[in-house]
Amino acid sequence: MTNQISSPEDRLMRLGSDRQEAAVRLIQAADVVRRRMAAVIEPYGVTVQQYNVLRILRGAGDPLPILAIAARMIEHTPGITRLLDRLEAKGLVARVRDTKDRRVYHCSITAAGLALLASMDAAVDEVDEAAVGALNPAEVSQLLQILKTVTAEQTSR
Amino acid sequence: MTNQISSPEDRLMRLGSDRQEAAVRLIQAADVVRRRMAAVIEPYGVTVQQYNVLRILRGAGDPLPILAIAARMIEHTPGITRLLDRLEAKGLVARVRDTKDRRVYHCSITAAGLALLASMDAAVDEVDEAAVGALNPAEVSQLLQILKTVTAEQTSR
DNA sequence: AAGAGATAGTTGACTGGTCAAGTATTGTTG
DNA sequence: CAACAATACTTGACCAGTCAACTATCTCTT
Repeated sequence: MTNQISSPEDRLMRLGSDRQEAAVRLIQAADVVRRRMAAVIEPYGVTVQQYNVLRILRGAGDPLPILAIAARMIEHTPGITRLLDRLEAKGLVARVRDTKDRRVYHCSITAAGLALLASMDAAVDEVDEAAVGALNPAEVSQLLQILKTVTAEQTSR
Repeated sequence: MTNQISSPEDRLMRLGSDRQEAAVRLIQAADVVRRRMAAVIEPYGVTVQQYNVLRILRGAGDPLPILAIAARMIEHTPGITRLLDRLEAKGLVARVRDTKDRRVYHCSITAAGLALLASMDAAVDEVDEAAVGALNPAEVSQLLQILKTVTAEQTSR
């Protein structure tokens, strides 16, 4: 092993203030969590984003316009189109044109999609918990409050 | 188990425990921060990931083997190759084959790369700070500590 | 009713992340 | 020294995020 990586998790470049370090580490930590989720979700044949769309559709109960789905995701519109293309190809969602406003397509989760989600629920809930499992309840609520502040600032600024 | 979506700004799908919510919000907050950084960095003609590589190379001082760069990123190897391809095409980095071990390529930042970074430094430092700017110093240090815990758990588990 | 503008969604082109499989080179062992 | 394993990357194929430009449809004004 000829690599000169000394401290395991400190492979960060130079860091300025604590705030700068916090910003970088926030992104790193999120990537770690994301990967853990992917490891659980992808064996079921859907990606994390595809899974999120299915969850949104199940949660909504009713079919949703395409852009309403995009609005519930962090993502921008063009990505949703192709995401739904793939989900539709797998038979997990269906798109139907609105009869009144023919610009609108309503998207709904199919029975196959619901069945898939049902089969995943336990494993996914577990990994969500485990993702921040090293934190005690007080830390979890601190984290939640801090993240809300960060996200709120972004939209207001 | 309550699936209540009560707070106004949260249009998240059903959330189970606080831990599950924290995991989801962590990823959301990181995406918000990432986008803010992209908005500052990309006008300079490089992506956030490309910028990170340049920072790593500048920080290292010496040329680094390709895989040493990958190890400092959150990313896996195959991505690095193409990332460096693009940076090399822009003349911001250079790859040189090691004379002793001909499997190894050393990658270094060029003068143009250093100049680009220098022109970006102030703006980037500023956005890093602003990314979590809504937090007071106590919250920043709480966040840092919590994120370290989260990340540490991931690697150990 | 005709045209201007807004809205819903798609398409194209590029960057990036990921896996699996490939090539080139070196080190090791029988 | 020949075969085999390990190392350092590269390549191919797929999914996703993002921007700008496009089509189709609707609404509003005149």
